[in-house]
Amino acid sequence: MFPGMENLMMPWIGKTMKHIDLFIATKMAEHGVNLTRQQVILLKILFHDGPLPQNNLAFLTDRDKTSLTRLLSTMEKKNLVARITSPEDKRVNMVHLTKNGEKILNEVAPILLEVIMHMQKGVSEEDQKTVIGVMKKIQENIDIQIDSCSNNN
Amino acid sequence: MFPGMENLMMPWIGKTMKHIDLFIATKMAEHGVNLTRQQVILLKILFHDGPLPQNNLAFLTDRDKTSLTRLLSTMEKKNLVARITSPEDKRVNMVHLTKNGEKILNEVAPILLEVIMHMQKGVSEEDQKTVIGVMKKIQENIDIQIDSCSNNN
DNA sequence: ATTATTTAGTTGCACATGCAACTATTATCG
DNA sequence: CGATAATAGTTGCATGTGCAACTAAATAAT
Repeated sequence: MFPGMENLMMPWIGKTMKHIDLFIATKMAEHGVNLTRQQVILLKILFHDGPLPQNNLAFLTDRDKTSLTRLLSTMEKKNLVARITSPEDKRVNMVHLTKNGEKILNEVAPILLEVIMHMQKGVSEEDQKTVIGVMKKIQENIDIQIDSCSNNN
Repeated sequence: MFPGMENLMMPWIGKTMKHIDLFIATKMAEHGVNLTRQQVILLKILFHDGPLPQNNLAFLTDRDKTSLTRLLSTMEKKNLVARITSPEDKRVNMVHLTKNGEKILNEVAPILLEVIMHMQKGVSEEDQKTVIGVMKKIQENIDIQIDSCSNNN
C-alpha cells in the first residue's frame, strides 16, 4: 500500500473507516434517506437520553464543540433536531429530537444496523473483541500523550 | 458509548481514527511542521515511486480524484509538489516531489514513524495482524456490495 | 476524416472536523 | 456589590472528502 507501511495498522484503519462512511452514505441514498453516520448517531443518543445540552452531546460523541455546532446546524435545517435555550441557564442550548427526527430515526436505525452487520460478516466474535480491545489501547496510548483528556468540549 | 452499539467495532474504529489524526497533527505542530497524515503519505509515495500522474496517485491512495486535486493544490501552495503537464498526453499532470518536499519529508518521516510506534505500543504482533486482517475483511465485504471496485479514480 | 466516446483533471456544492478568537451569560472572589 | 474568571456556543479559517457536472484532450467508431 504505502511504501514501508504495509504491515502497520494505521493505514488500514484509515482506509477502512473511509470505506465504511462511503458505504453507509450509499446505502442511505439507496433507501431514499440522506443522513450521515454522524447524524444517525446523534439521533440515536437524543432518542435514548432525551434532550441534552450541546455540551454533553459533544462529550458523548467525542467531538469538538465547534464541530457539534455545525453538525447540529445541518440537522436543524433538516428539521431533525431543535435547539431550545435553557431557561435556567441562558448559555445552554438544550437539543431536542423533533417528531420528524424521531420518525426518520425509526426508518434509518434498521438500515444502519443492517449495514453494520453486513460489514462485519465473517468476522468472528473473537476477532471483533480483539479489534475493539486494540482500538481502546491505541486511544489510551494517544490520550495520555495529548492531554489526559479531550475536555475542550 | 452509543446506545446499543457498545460492542460493535464500527464506533471504535471511527473514534480511534479521529484520535490518530489529531495526535499526528499535534505531534507535527510540536516539531514545528504543518503536514497532515494524508500529505505525508503522498510525499512518501512520490519519493519512492517517482513522478506520477494524479490518476495513479488517486488510485494508490484510494481517494476520489477530486479529493486528490484539492490535496495537491494545498501541497502545491506549500511548495511540496509540482504539477507538470505531460508532453505525451496533455490531459495528464505528472506530480513531482519538489526539493523542498523532499527536505520536509526527511524531517517528517521519522516523526510519523515515532508516532505510529507510540500509538501501537503494547499491542502484540498477533493482535496487529488480526486487526489488519479484519480491516481487509471489512473492506472486502463492503467493496463487493458497492461496485466491485473504486475505479472512479 | 468527422463524429462519438472515453479519459484526466477541475470546479460547484455539501458535508465533517478542529483551533483560535469571539460573544453572552453565569459563577466566583475580593 | 463590582471586577474577574469560568462556561456554553458561534464564527472565521484551514483541512479533507465525495458526487455531479464540466472542460480539454485523446481514442474509437462509423
